Amino acid sequence: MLEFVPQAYTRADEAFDCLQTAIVKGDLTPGEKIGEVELCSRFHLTRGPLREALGRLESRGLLVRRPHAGVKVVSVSADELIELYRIRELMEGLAARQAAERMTDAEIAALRATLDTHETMIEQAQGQAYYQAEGDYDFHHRIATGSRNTKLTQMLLGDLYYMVRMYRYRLSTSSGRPHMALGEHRNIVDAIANRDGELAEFLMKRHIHAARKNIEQKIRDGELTF
Amino acid sequence: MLEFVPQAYTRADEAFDCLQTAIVKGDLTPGEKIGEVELCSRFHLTRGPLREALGRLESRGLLVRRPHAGVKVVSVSADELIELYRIRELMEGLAARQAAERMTDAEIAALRATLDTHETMIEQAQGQAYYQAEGDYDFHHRIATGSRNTKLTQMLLGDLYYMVRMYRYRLSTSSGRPHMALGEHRNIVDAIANRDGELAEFLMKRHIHAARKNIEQKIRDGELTF
DNA sequence: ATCACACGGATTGTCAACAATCCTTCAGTA
DNA sequence: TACTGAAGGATTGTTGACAATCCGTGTGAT
Repeated sequence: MLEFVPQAYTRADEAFDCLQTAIVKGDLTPGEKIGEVELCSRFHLTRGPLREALGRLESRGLLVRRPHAGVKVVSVSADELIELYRIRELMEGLAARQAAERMTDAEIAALRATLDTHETMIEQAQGQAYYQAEGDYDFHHRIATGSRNTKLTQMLLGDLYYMVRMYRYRLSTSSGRPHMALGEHRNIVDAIANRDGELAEFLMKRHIHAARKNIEQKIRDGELTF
Repeated sequence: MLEFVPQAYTRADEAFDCLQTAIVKGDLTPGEKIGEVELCSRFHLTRGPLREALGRLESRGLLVRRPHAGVKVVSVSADELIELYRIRELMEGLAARQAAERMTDAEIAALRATLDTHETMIEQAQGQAYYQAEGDYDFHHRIATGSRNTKLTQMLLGDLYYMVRMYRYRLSTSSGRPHMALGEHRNIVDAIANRDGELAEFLMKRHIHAARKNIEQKIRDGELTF
């Protein structure tokens, strides 16, 4: 029956999720030195599972750890954000190409459905924040998994997206171009539906390239502060 | 005076390194279920640090872990190896471009020096194995760090290279084209030295593309078994 | 004979105390 | 007054024991 099993959720997993969302949402500010005991009391955990979670988060680059000195959330810079988008441009381009070759029709239909949801969200004005925060993430998430490329999916979902979401919360960047982004998304889905991998890759790369240019402009205008 | 400090090596780090090299070198065969206590006695560790290391290795994709069931080394497939090279092609291309823009002259000189070392190794025939095993890794390693792109470096050194090295040991693949690879390496360094990022990217992508084609051919010929 | 279920052993997950290391503070001296 | 050094406190790293969960075996019923 292929039912989704919650897969024995351990305390360490819980700790990992808690810390991750806390970092992403900015509850833990970058550079802030944080003690293990404080984290324990804050999230109602014990130090064992917490330390295991810290290890995982460190190897994912969300926090840095100096032996016997403590842990702190990674400090972020404008340059690193730009570099991140350069990487995204390449990897998501590849993901789009392979998704066009490998996604099932059902997955493509589901992808279209999410875009419809986004559209109504945007039309209802209040949706802009939602769109930028989670809707866009959902779209890219589906394409990444649709690529059937294990390592690529792992890197996008496990590394890059958390970073991107962290920056988004930090910079409170409603990137300001939801309508345009939605149109670009639709074109990408069309290319995937037509099984045109080359075009899908091109459009995806241009999509992320545009997003990067948008951010660079905002940085120059001083709209984004770090 | 900017001295390199060995940075307080903890037991968990030790465990991480031990396990990592064991996995990479094939001492731990893929799919093999491994108990924590056995690992402890084998590497003279206690379970605490070991578990922390296991967590890190899991999030890097070198092993999989099912709660209460145990850990096992990732099983590798031919397809996944190919996918890995697709990703490398893009990311190392970017690394080469940025390295051309940002490497210091001293770093470039050092890069050339390593190539000279490789050449003498190859000429002394016995060096083929060395070249493929570590020399090639060294070359790509230097370019990755030379890119000054934090996340890119992190992903290449922390994820992809370990995977590639693991496959190499597993498949005992002296990719069989050391001379050709050395020539390609020299061309890449020349492009970097000329600060021609575009060319460096092109050459690096072609270099890795060729390596992938070489592997695909061997798989077709049945020279590589999984 | 095959399947279902339960029990026991073994393994993993968790906890709290102990040891090792670092950072801060506070003298003391130039 | 500024700097060096050491001692104390606090925090992290580690350990071994305890609890929770899973896998294999064996028994019973269909």
